[in-house]
Amino acid sequence: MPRQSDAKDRFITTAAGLFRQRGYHGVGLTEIIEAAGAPKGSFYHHFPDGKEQLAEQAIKRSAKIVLGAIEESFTDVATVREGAQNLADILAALFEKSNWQAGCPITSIALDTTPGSDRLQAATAAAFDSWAACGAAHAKRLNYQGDAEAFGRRMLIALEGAWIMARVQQSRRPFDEAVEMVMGINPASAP
Amino acid sequence: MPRQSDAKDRFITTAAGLFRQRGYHGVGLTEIIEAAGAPKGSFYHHFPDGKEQLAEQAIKRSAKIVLGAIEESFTDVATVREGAQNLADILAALFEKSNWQAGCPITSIALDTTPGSDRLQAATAAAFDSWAACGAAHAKRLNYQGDAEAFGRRMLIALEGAWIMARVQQSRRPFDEAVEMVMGINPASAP
Amino acid sequence: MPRQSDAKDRFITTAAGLFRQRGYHGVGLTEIIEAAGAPKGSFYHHFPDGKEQLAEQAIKRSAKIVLGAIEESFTDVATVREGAQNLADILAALFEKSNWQAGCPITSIALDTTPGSDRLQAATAAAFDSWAACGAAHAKRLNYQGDAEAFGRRMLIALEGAWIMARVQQSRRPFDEAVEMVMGINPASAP
Amino acid sequence: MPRQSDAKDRFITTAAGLFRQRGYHGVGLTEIIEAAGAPKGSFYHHFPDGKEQLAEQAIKRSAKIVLGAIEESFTDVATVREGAQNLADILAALFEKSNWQAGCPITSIALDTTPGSDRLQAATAAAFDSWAACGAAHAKRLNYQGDAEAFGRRMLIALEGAWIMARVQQSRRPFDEAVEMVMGINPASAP
DNA sequence: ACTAGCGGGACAACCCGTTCTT
DNA sequence: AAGAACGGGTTGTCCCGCTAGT
Repeated sequence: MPRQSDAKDRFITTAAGLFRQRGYHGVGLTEIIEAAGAPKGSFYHHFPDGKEQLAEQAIKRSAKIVLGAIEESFTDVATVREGAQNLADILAALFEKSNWQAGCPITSIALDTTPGSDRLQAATAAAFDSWAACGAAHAKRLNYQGDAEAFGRRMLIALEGAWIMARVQQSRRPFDEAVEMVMGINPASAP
Repeated sequence: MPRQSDAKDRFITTAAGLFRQRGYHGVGLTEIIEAAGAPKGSFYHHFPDGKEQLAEQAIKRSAKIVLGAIEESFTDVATVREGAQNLADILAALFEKSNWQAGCPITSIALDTTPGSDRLQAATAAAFDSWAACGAAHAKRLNYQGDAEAFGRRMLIALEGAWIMARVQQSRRPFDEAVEMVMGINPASAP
Repeated sequence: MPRQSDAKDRFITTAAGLFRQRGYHGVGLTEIIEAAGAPKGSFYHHFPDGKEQLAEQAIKRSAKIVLGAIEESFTDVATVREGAQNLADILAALFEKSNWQAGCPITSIALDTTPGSDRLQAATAAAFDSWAACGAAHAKRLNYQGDAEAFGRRMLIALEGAWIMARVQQSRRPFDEAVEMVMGINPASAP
Repeated sequence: MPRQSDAKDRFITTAAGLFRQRGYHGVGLTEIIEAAGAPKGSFYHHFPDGKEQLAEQAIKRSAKIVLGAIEESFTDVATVREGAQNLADILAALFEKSNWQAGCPITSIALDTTPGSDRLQAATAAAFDSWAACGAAHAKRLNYQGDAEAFGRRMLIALEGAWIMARVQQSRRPFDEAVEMVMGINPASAP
């Protein structure tokens, strides 16, 4: 099995962690390489397209992790609200544990590079899409009364907004308000 | 009359415009100074504390402008929904006109610098607070059925989320979905 | 009496104190102006030729002060050795009190600017000459057995060397060794 | 074979030459890099600690060269005076050939940075110590009548003083006067 | 005469992401 | 895989004019 090298993996993980704290331009390759404990010369062996490629991989990696959190949140729940609340709890807890430094791993890269890098914009869009679709699928499964796709998109909007406000206010309240907002919609009356 | 010098003003405006496109670390002072058409030596006369001070001013400037948009949106309206929709329209139109480059002028700085710079975090928090408070005041004035303060915060969360999604998807739909979400709440049933 | 302005005076004194610690190029005008507590706009009024002119004045001021110390050292003494020892004591005490920061006020400027600035080189040379001449005059007055002029020059060489070594070693011993060396010469046998 | 790269070597040599002329703060990295004919980007590869580290290396390099001159001066001589005179001749000749620009390579850095940089102060002190010790060793070997250590220190003081006076006066006479002074001591009568 | 504000451009030290060479 | 090297970039400070006003 073509398992990818440890070094490359560490690059991606480290980069994802740093980008989410200070943005794409706020973190230098040198810092990433040092933090990853990898030899400098090997970086361009693993990532011939440089920093942008690394960020792309970091986005994909982060996207998968969050997707897993969504899946987990909506597993073994009876209602959509329960799932949304679970998700908010997971994200808020992680965020708080990082001292409000580790916000949305995608947004921090996106705001620095979208538009400007087609490659990163595509990765970003794909990540968001996958999250919304996952939310939508679970909503459908749980017989959400209304447009399940729209629900997925709304949840995404609300949680992204909450991620930002939570960072600035250093508080988890925005996450709870986001859930309230998403679930406050009366599906029957939605257009 | 203590009118602020043209050069200083141009610095702030230019910086605000560039930061919102590529983030705090994505824009160099050199570029800002050149775009402002000013010599470098005069920059540190106006901003002895450097880039951070400039960003702080840019945040305050942007905060005021958005605050004006909120006020405008909620003036001469009969319902809160009307105001929220007006605001979303204004932001979406501006965003689209900039080719989806000019997102939230605060967030793009905040994600690069919060936490890490107390000064910028404080400015960011103050900006967000002023927006939420303005929304809340108008909700109260328009006899919003429910917690007006919470409404202000929810609107903020939703619009910030929309600003991000709109950028990535290059579409104004997230703004409309945000309005739907904020107004979908049945105030009577809110906790 | 055309007494010179307080501000100009403070400029010179402050500059002399800073130059002797970190050299001519190691101290910026901004720092000098701030430390002098003088208005910034007034600097080029007092010193139209800029930093170089200020340094020239600082050299002259410092030269006069040291000259006074030499005079004082050789007043009311019976032997040349006594005078040289007095002088070494004064300089060493001052140096020590400054935490070995305030070395020879002339040398620190000279090594940064000689050759390169005719103006400062001339001021430096004049300062050293005046010190040597003063020592020579006193040697003559005290019936020094040998070339009084050469004695003045030797004392200068020895003390300058001591000033450097004392700074690096943070010790007053070089001054005592310098005196020993200067006085160790058997005047009768000197060429 | 762990030969040091040419570029790094040229950096050090060039820096040593420029520092001795205009002091540590009087020479910019840009100038050094250009004069060394080296690419700008490679500087911080060789000297990750920047200018200070470069200066430290320059001090060590210069210290070794002068140490070699001392050794050479005291080799194959019959008396201490002969050695001291040889050394003075070498230093004076070099100095004159440089148009009185290249004084003591250590002092010009020391006066700009001592105290203030522990690292450079340490390097400076070590350099001076090695010179004095070398002089002392040769004095002992040549059966100097008196304290050989003190002789080494006195010679150092005298030559440092001479280096300064020679620069300002653009004359080699101070070197000869320094030798006279050092050797004028009657060892038998020294304390 | 003196001071203050505001440029003004060159340069300071330092670090960027990338490529070369082996 | 990887250390060395590469230019162009970063923020920030240099010393110095210029224009007004007191």
